[in-house]
Amino acid sequence: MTDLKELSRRLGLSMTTVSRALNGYPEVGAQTRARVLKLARELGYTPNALARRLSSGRAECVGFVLGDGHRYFNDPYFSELIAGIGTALGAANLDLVISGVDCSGDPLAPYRRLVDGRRVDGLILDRTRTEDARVAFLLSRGVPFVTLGRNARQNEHAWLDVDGAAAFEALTRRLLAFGHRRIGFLGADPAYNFAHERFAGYVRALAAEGLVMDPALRADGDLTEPGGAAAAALLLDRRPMPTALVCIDDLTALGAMREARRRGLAIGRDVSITGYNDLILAAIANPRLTTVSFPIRRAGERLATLLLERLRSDGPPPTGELWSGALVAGESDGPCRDG
Amino acid sequence: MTDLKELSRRLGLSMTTVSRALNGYPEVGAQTRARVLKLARELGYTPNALARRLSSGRAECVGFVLGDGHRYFNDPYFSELIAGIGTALGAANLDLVISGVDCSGDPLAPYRRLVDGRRVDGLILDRTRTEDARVAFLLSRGVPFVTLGRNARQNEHAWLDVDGAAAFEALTRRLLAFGHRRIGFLGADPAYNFAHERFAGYVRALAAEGLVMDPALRADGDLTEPGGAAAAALLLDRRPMPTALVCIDDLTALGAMREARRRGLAIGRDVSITGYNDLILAAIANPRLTTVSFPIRRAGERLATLLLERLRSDGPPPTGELWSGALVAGESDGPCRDG
DNA sequence: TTGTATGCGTTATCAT
DNA sequence: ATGATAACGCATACAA
Repeated sequence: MTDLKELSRRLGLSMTTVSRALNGYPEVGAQTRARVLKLARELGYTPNALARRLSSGRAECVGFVLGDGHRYFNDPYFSELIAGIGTALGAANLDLVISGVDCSGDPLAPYRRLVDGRRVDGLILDRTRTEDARVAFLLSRGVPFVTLGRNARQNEHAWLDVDGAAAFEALTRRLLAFGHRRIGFLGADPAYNFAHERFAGYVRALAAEGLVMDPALRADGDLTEPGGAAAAALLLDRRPMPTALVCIDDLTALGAMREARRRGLAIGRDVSITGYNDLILAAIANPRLTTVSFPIRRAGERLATLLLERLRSDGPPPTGELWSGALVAGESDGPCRDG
Repeated sequence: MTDLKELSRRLGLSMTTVSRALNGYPEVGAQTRARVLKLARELGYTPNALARRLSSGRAECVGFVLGDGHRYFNDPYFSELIAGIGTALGAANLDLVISGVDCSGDPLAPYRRLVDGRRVDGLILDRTRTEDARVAFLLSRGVPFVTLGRNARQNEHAWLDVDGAAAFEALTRRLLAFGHRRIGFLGADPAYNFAHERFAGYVRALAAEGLVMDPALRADGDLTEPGGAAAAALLLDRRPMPTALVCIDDLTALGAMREARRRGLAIGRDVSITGYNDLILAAIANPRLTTVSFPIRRAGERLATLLLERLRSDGPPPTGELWSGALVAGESDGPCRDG
């Protein structure tokens, strides 16, 4: 393989000059640069990324750690996110490094590996918890990172989030307008900031109508379809039965739909169900799911862009960005038919 | 950050010995090793992966290129695959590098970048075409790789595949046993080897029953839900209408279900529909989709393992592995109710 | 069992 | 505008 040394030897130039010509430094003479570029192309020269990385001290990689548990990956939204991130990073000639979870029991282990081994220049975090150990770790290490989702220390780093509280307030208001009064909440571990936010939006909408949240009408799933079905089973056993279920995400909602159907309940008539987050699943569902969508792929691209900014400049302080979701009406909810 | 030099200085040992102790070389004395390991732990020493990579000439990374077009990523099976690969690689301390498609128009560009830049030690290819330019390129470069899916040159590399022909033969036989005689095929670009294989299985089952494939009953989608709906629309316009549709995958089948439903056809009664590949989607579908599943996550792990073997040894020649899918009966198909 | 010396292929510093 | 030379941090062939 042809390297800088061979290139410079053939050209009768120093490696320094060749390197500068290749990397577009301004002080190189025009015809010198032309000669260098020509030969480099002819010989099919490609710089050795490993050497460049060691020399420059930059890994040219961004890390993303796969979430805990298998279930996570069942969510199609993950692939969209990755695709968006990968696209934007590729344009900057950065690679995306996906690290699996560690089985050692220490949830921070993959982050330590990535950061301490200098395998990545920065990271993208997903599904932040309100108190997020990863955030604390990365802040302590001074590593650039961006999160999808807010957390208690969000003012110390760049983040992007969708306003889940507003979205769930809108969904709940829609159900209230349909006449529902016993509206269940199918949530997730409230340690997740998004779960907390969405619940807050639901409570807010109820409060605006003078209703108080009934703790018996809340059940938390695990963000999977079976988890949604199980949590729905709990709530549908309550008497009087809730006439509507607001679900933390679409996968959960699909599970709830399955459980409702199993009980012979007509979805959108006997019980209303809403989801969140995933246009694909919602569109595929039968009946089509009322949900809130946002451009997850573009969010991935934006996250990568935000991180690139952190990597490049040491300029302005990091900022947060709150996007709005769009309520997409389906046929999974409708007027309350209950006394 | 503490590096090998500092470690050796503090210990009064050479960098060589420290390195050897850390990397488990047998010639290091027991108490020497203990001292080294102890201090390394105390100081939180982590080797600089960038330096190790340059020095060893190994990138410690495996590459995976995101497929062309957005649609690809809508398929949840992708996330499962990645999760499986990532898990197995992580155990070997290798990173998974995800590279986005290049917009330059050259489909090989991302592969060139990864390989020529020595960014990866090996690659995993997905969705091979019968004549696959990526395979030809990697073979010419002598880079270790594994494919999910077979191709014309499969005897020259390691691969893993699911027997799509057998699976589609089984699905089609099931429909034939239900009394269906006009069975449509919702396919995909036959340049994909899997599309070709699955179609062959379908034809084989028909032939075994003395039927010949009617070209008017084949339409190719693009492996998306809308693509499936569009292709289904074509076939459902045929007269006499096919009474069953064998679909290339579950996403396509879901699209076909939507189109059938739109026309007022009862799925599983007026028209039978089968899918392939994705347990999650099939289970979510209403009615539940008859499909063929295989453990995609385990396939990812196995692919990684196969690649690791290629990376380590220069021993036995690469082999192929053909897995069988499992037919999962749902309610999306049933007895033919037509003449 | 331990140490010395060199190489890995670039980028960066400092001259010229 | 160009070049000589020194890092970058580790691995390893060769010596002792």
